[in-house]
Amino acid sequence: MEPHEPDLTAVPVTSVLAALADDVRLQIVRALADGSESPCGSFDFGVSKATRSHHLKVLREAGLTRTRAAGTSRLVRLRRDELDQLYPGLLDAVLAQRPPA
Amino acid sequence: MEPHEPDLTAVPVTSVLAALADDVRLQIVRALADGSESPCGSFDFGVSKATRSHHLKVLREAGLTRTRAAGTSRLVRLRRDELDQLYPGLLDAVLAQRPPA
DNA sequence: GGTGTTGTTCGATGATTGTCGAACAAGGGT
DNA sequence: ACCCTTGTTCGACAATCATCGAACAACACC
Repeated sequence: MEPHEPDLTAVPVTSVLAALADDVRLQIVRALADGSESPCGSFDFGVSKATRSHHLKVLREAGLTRTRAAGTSRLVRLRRDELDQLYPGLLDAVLAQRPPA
Repeated sequence: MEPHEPDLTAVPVTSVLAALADDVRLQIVRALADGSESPCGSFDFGVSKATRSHHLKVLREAGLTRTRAAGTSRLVRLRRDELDQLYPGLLDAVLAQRPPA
């Protein structure tokens, strides 16, 4: 099954923003902000794996992440280059705000 | 009635993003991007005035706009300085993307 | 082949949200 | 005082969404 990763320019801005406007998804994006490639299972933020899978799908279909299969795992990474090119400053601005200590 | 304009630092990032993640609200923000101060009624984007009032409330409570009374009108303006300081690049990134011609 | 691990998909459910018309409130003008 | 303009608030309604457990699929390993 093709992972359905859209061309970022074809995704409406509102969809990108909506994808980022969720606490769980924002934590996932933060975890990927260093450019690392992580398996889905590594994003354990207190939700079930069904919910996690749902959030990863939202991020992927909003053009924020790419996913590739690796054995039984799927490795997720942030499409930072494309995002920074199309929306310069957006990711930095969003990621800069750390959760209150 | 106090217009309930929160301290921007007290608003969660997700709320700011959620406020921007709507087409009507994004059009309002675009209309205010030049720093102008406009009455609520000037934002005629094909929704009823009840809906428009609702969207303006969402923007205000997300810390994106300020409102002041002026006669029977209410003038709305973007809190651009504060936004640019707390989320540098965010507004620019979002506003740069013009709807595809 | 069987078992375990890793994710996805499928309803279902409760909460949130965008939308509207109608009613209401506050001002300005005549 | 009356009316008109401008906005807000109040239900109500439909749609979307975040969440879950259970079932399913793909792969690795013994």
